[in-house]
Amino acid sequence: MRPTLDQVTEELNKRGIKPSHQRIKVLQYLMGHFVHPTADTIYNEVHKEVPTLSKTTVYNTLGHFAETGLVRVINIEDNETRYDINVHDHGHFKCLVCGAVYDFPVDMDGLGETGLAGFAVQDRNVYFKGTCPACLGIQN
Amino acid sequence: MRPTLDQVTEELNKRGIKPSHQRIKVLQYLMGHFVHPTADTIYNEVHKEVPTLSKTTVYNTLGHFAETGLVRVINIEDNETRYDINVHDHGHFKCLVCGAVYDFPVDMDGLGETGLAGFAVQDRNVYFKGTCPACLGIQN
DNA sequence: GTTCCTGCAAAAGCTTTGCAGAAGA
DNA sequence: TCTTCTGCAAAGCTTTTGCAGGAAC
Repeated sequence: MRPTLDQVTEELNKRGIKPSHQRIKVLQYLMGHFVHPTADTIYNEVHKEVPTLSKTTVYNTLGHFAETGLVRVINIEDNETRYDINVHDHGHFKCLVCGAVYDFPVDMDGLGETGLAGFAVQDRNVYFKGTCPACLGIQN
Repeated sequence: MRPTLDQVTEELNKRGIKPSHQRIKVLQYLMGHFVHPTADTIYNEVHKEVPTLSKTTVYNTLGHFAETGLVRVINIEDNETRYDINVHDHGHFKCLVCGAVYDFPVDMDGLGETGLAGFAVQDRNVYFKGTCPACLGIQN
């Protein structure tokens, strides 16, 4: 599951980001955990492995990753920014009961073509909310 | 443009929200300004008419409105929560240059049907970002 | 009189900024 | 050496909470 050091380092070099120890560990975490973590979650998890890690560095790192297209920023709720290593077109579903965020396929092509003539679209996000199957099962 | 007092009061009563002076003014502002304002903008604008208005009341009021489906909450960016009086299905486009948020038509039906079997969807949002025609024109 | 509403002040939570020391080329 | 990176501390913002006074019915 966890990507090799070489894979991660290469990915960073490809983007022109110097592969520091902290950056490698953060990217390694993201590439191994498709749970759309918040900055806080990333900090807590990577901090276990890199005790000197600071939140400032996590924010700096995530900022670099987002700028270079390595991660996608998810603002599905107002009180939390999440980060997704999967940058391919897809939608996000947040369960309002358990808080988990799921991916689902979305055909972004043609979405909003009508009504956006003359606009230069750079970023497309589809966010759904509701209750996931697991939480629906518990309620019944 | 601005709705009448009766219209606004009736809308509140319909939702079971007591039509206090502050609530009426906030709703009146929303119904007359389709600019997807932030809580801060709403506070500043309505404060001109109601000098005693507090931000706490604005947040309380918007919370009630959102709960009863009178407004839609927009989280297109992490650092700002916006409110939309238009609760019909439509997408939002944010211009990263001037910051304006535009509406555009989106066919939500069928969007994500595949891959969300077993999920109970309550809320659907489509957020696009990029540059609006006006800002594209300035650049050229 | 009882309930709900308002608004000040303070607190909370997340993110950014300033800056000095450390690491790396 | 020179540049870049890291991390502590502090500040900045938006939003929430506690609570006392006030309005409404």
